[in-house]
Parts: sequence; C-alpha cells; structure tokens
Amino acid sequence: MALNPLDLRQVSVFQHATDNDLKLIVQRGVERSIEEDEFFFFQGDPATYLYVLLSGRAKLLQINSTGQQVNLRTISEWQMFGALGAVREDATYPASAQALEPSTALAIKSEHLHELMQTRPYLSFGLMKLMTGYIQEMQERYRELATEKVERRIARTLLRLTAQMGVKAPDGSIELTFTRQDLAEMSGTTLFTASRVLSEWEKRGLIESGRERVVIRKPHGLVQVAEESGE
Amino acid sequence: MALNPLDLRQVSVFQHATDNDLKLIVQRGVERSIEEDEFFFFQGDPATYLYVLLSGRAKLLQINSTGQQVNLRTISEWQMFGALGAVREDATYPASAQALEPSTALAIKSEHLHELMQTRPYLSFGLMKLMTGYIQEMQERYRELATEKVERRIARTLLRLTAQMGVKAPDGSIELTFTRQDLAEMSGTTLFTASRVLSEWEKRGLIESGRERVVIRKPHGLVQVAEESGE
DNA sequence: CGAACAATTGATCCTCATCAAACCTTGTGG
DNA sequence: CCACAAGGTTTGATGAGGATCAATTGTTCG
Repeated sequence: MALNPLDLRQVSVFQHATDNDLKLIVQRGVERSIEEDEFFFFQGDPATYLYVLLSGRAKLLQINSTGQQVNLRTISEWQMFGALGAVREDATYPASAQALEPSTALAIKSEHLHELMQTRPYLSFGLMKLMTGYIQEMQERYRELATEKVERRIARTLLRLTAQMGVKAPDGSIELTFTRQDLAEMSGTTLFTASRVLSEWEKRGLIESGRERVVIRKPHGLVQVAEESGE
Repeated sequence: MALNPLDLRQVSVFQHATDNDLKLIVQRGVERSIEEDEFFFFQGDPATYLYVLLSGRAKLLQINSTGQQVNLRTISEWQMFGALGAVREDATYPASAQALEPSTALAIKSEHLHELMQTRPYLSFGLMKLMTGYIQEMQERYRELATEKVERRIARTLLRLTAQMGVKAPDGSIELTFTRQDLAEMSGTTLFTASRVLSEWEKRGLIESGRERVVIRKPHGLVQVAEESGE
C-alpha cells in the first residue's frame, strides 16, 4: 500500500512542510515492517535513519549493564522516533526501539533530513519543539521518581498513556493495552507492585483490569490519586 | 566591565557564529547580575529571555506541589540556560534558575534568537545538539534512579559534577563545592543518606569531606563504586 | 562570642523489592 | 474440542534499603 505524502503532515515535525518537501521525503524514504518484539534499532547503533511510525505501536527503552530495562516512551502512529541520533555528536541511538505489535515505519536517512534542515527553518523548529517536549517529560518523570510514591507514579503513568494513546469509549471509560511489566518499567517499579496497585484500584472501582489490558472507569479518580497530597 | 562579543564563542551554541552575529547578540543583550540564592527566573514564568552565564554558578531546579526540590543541572560559566522556554509552545520556563554564588548573565530576548535562527542553521543545530545532550543526560539519570542503589547514584553524581566543573589540583585530586542537600537533590536522595555515604567513603580514603566541600582523592575508586555490578 | 547554618550519627519505621507459588488467559496441536 | 504449554497475573511472606525524626556536633561569620 503506497503512502500518500500528504499524510505525513500529521507528523508534528512536518506540520508546516510544503507539499513538495513531503513528496521528497517520501520518495527518498523506505518503508520498513517488523514483527512484534523485533527492533527498529538498538541503543548504540549508528543512527543512519530516523523513523516515522506508520502503523502499529512501539516503545523506546534503555537497558543498563545488569540487563534491567527502563521504558522511556511509547510511540504511536505518525510519531517520529530515532531523530535524536541524527543530531548527536557521535550519531548513535541513545535508546532502542522495539515493536509492541507488528509495525511499519518510514525510514528516512538522517543525512537527508540534515540537508533539508539547512534551508528549512520550520523543520528545525519542529524538531526542537519535539525535543523540548521530551525534555520536559523526562524532567517531570525524573522529579516524580525522585519525590513521589509508587501509587502516584503509576497513576500518572496511566494518565500520560491515556493522553498519548488512549481509546475513549462512548461511556467515557478508556482502554489501554500493555503488560504489567511494561507499566512497571514506565513507572520505575516492579511488576509485582504494579499488579498490587492495580488490584487495589480495581477493588475501589477505579479501573477494570485484565490480561494486557486496563480499562479506566473513573479517570477523575485517577487524577485524584495522582494529585492528592501525600497525606 | 564590557563583554567582548568574541568571548561568546565559548558558548557551544555560538561556536560557529560569525563575528558579526556575536556582536549583534551582545549589543541587543543585557547583562544581569544577581546575588547568591536569588533567581534568574522561576518555573512557569513567561520565557522572554534566555541567558548565558558570564560569571558565578547557578542551578536549574524543579519544585513539586509539596515543595520538594529536584536539581536538574548545575550551570557554570559560558553555559546557556533558559533556552528551552524560548522554543516551547506556551513559552514558559519549565524550571527555575537559582544562583549558587553572586552571578552575572547575559540576557537575550527569546524572540531575538528566534529571528536569528530563521536564517542561521548553525544556531538551530547548536541548540539541538544542546538539547540532545540534555535529553541523554536526563534519560541516563532517570534510568539510574529507576534501577540503581543510592551509593552508585551518588558516585555518578560526583563524577558528573567532576566532568562539568571540577577543579583539578596538581596531585590529581578534585575539589567540588556544594552542600549535602544539593548533592542529595542531584542524586535523588536525602541529605542524611548522602552524608552517611560520604562518611563511609571518607573512612575508605576515597574522598575528604568538609563543609560545602568534597575533595575527591581517588577518582578511580569512585568510578569503581559507580560501575561495580550491584553485587 | 554567639547565632545561623551545615553536617553527622543513632534509632526507628515504612515502603517497596524480592522470591516463591499458584492461578488465569490465550493460543496451539492432537 | 479438549488438553496442554507458555506466558501473563496475582498474592503472600519476608527483608533490605533508605526515609524520617531527633539530638549533637562542627564550621563560619558578623
């Protein structure tokens, strides 16, 4: 199935691109499809490409020397990823990108984008806006991790996910898809603790939980947990 | 004391600027001096200026709703700060900047930089490089906080500070200046724990500690603590 | 010298990680 | 269509790592 260049306008960085620029990008890009659990790229690889997710879902993660994972971000359709590597001094990816479902992405040569940016300020501004967003989110999450209790962190993670990719049902409840393990990695805790917290919330009627699935019944209740002063 | 425009070339973002650009920036900029513990700007303020620290030392910090602080970064001479606000959608500062000593900074109107960036790709690239650096550091610190024990985190914090602003003595030891409280906030712990860890290290001869001061006697020993597998 | 502030140290308690075991859910192959 | 395997989830028991609180001891500076 051919990609319509104009669809790329949904990518925030390309929001103000000319039709011609979009065509150029698609022409020189390559579509790449991978299976669930496979990787688009690994932490440390030379960042020759940056990607735009066309279908599926993926996550950005870091692994430390002892093999523990940390989820930095989930990526949904029309989001750009792997762009940081393109700008870095050593031009390597600072994290790995793994597909959560069978996924397809448009791969764009980093140098190509580099070239375009020389003459198109809107691209640079778009990228910078994206980056400031990342920075802000990371700062926020860092602060949370440093100063807040697990329950609140998990609540916030759910709310963030809701904003990023939640599917709203007509009755106002929101369904999210991920394993307890993923949730734990996104919140900086273990799957056991995550499970316990969710169980507790289910008892209180805030959510409904199933295998690889959480339905948020009372978003407002979660907000309360997230905001409530520690006491 | 007048600022020589060419000195601005020490600022990484301005590395490749033309002499004329530098002159322009200095001309339209304003020097601002503040006392110890005062603020250049507060989290949430409209980001009308960005700064280059000319003398002194400052820190970037975030405060959560319960008043707990988290140190994001220390700023030393010729480093740019407050630039993120300039690019953000809502154009507010995502963190506060407080002077650790009497400090002077060059204040540059955000819109002014914006204007320059329209026609000078080197500026955008410089800023992006700066941002990727931040992102990487925050990701790293986030991972540390999520997966590593206090002792290692403190060791890493010291090593980071060493790289950023340590003054090396002829005998290879390195002196750093900060309170236990600051160190704790930078490492995501409490001043008590930080104090204990430092005491322990002092016993082992790795460091020498005093009021608002730590001398690293055996940098290699710290590296070992930081790298050593948990067990 | 004394006040203010930084650091240390001890005692205690609580949150959460860890480990183990059992229980669900889903998909597959006989 | 059932049985079984594989992987996700729950729950309990336990303990360690740090946070917290309180009291004391430096250190600096007016």
